[in-house]
Amino acid sequence: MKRNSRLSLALHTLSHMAGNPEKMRTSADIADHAGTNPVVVRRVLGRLREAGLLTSEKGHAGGWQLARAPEAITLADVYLALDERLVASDENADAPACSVEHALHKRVSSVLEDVERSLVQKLGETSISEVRGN
Amino acid sequence: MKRNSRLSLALHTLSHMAGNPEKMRTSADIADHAGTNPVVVRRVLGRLREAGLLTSEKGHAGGWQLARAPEAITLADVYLALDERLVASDENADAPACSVEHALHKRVSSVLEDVERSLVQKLGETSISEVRGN
DNA sequence: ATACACGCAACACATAATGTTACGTGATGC
DNA sequence: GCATCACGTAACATTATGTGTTGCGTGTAT
Repeated sequence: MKRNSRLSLALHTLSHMAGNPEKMRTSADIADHAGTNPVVVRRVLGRLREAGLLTSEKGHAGGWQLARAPEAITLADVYLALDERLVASDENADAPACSVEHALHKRVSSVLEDVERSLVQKLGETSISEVRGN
Repeated sequence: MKRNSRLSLALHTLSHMAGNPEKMRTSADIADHAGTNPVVVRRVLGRLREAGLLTSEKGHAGGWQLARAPEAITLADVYLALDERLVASDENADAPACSVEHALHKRVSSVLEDVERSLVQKLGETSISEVRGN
């Protein structure tokens, strides 16, 4: 796979699960579908579980399930769960000495934050069930 | 610096230049302000020149200048010049064998493309002179 | 008790971004 | 003409990040 594959993997998996929310799926099955490794799947899906989008069960009949109705899971939920922060960045960069530069830095960060918010809002308009085509 | 610093560096530099468009700036000066290396600056600014946002002059009194009025350069111009493609991704991933998966894959890509377009549109609403505060 | 599936740590590997050095080319000023 | 300055570019090291893989522990159902 390549860069930004976490969001892609999460979206594919959730959309797929939306087609049959009752079914319990193992990370091995999901990994096969996605062409990757069960551990990678658990890593990504673990974040979604922390965000309350998925539940996981150990043991014999264990696996993964949606934590709520697919209509109630938006792309923004997924994006935020993965904590990617696509456009906003370098908030922790060392502050420039020059005060003019410092002010400019804050302006740039502010604009990027605004763009990020806009992105999240756009993502919030679509649910994973819509992605699937329902 | 850290990841995604190209967009940040480009935005800072252009916004700074917008404050005095006539002034010729060397990559060494810019690198000092940005806390990076002249070669890195030339790499990033080279892309902006290819996109027609900047001009560069070699030689004794050489350096960088805006190619047009700062009001006429939007964040979308900068973003597209850098060819980053933040949200849309893995268009070149190997197509899944299962036809259902293939259809889902196209749906996901389509949604992400839509989000990307929305992002560019949002970026197009702000010019670099607005970032600076004019 | 056994099999199964997640949780997690540790490590190797690949890729990309960035920092750095070096050298070539073009333009200016003497 | 020559020295100087600044960009253009290649080459390489360094770092960061993501991904793949193995191994082992823990919990659960049969």
